[in-house]
Amino acid sequence: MNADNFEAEDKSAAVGGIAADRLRSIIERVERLEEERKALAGDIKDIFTEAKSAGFDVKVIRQIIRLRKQEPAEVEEQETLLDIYRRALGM
Amino acid sequence: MNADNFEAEDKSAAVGGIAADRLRSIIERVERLEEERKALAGDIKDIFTEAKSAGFDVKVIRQIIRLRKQEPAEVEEQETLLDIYRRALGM
Amino acid sequence: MNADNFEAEDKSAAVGGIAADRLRSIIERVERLEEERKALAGDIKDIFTEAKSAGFDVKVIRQIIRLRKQEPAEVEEQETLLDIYRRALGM
Amino acid sequence: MNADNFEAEDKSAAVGGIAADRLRSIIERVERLEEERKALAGDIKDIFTEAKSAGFDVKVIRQIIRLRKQEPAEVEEQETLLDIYRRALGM
DNA sequence: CGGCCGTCTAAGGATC
DNA sequence: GATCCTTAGACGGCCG
Repeated sequence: MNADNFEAEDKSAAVGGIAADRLRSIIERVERLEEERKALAGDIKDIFTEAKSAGFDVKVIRQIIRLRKQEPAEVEEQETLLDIYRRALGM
Repeated sequence: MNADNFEAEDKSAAVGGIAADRLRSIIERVERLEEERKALAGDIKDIFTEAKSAGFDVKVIRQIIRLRKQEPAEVEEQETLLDIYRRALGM
Repeated sequence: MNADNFEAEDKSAAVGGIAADRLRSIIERVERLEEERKALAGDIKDIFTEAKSAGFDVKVIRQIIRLRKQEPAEVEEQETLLDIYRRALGM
Repeated sequence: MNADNFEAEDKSAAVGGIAADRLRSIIERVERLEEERKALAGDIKDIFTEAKSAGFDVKVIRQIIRLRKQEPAEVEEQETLLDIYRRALGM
């Protein structure tokens, strides 16, 4: 950990003066946004927990959301290919 | 499986009723949150684009962020390990 | 690494006499089996690479294998539930 | 997409021909390897059962094995990091 | 039987 | 631009 910090600071220092601040700013903004992303993931998880409590099948709900996100043509294509392979296997 | 069937029938019976609204609400809330997540991902990407324009090495920045994220986790893990070893020794 | 090995040996020694050897044996046998598992995973990956080269859609092949692994009743049930939710949403 | 369509048609044309055999072969080989993998997982489980019977703490053993596995990876990562920093510094 | 853990899949990024 | 690899998310099995 000490060694890592040393390397990081060494590096920042090497970029020189103002650029080091710029780098720090970039890193902190990204970290902040990632935290927000993580928080949203938690919210989504909560909703699924609620859904499960209400008796819904979470896996199927995920499937619905996935379908709504896809182009109908995409769905069709995958299903067609699946059929073709199934026929080839005599299933 | 008995419980599942019960829930499933419960649900189909409610189509057009309150449960359908509940299902719709769940799905739409999740989709909304996923959009926000996606937007945040876009913001992060923008910052990296900016960083690159400023002459920084994006890959290096990513690695630094990754490090800063895992350092606390490693400290945590070491403590856990210590506990584990002590318990293994019957202390 | 040195410190870790020290801890591990410390631990083994502390379990006392024969038990330490027993512990070492257990660990080594598990590690050996995990290596074999990993090797098999590599073999599977190779087959998929071959499949891709032959023009097959790997994702669909995975889907086929998944289906063959499931009980037909299971597949049916999932699809039924999907239909029910779709109707509830007017899709 | 053009390539995909081409491949898909290629495949459907071959149903009942050589490609179908090829597909079947691929699937069966993968399934066979997955069975072997599953068998090894069973063997590992047996060893842990034995360990538990001998009075060992299975969770601790798992943690030790995990540690032994990730140590080399961490060394590797440190070297990678060093390279990255050196490149970032133009060395 | 609900949460936890490990594995497996799929998407995004890096590399050539 | 295609492939490879890493990473995050989803899934199933295991344990408590």
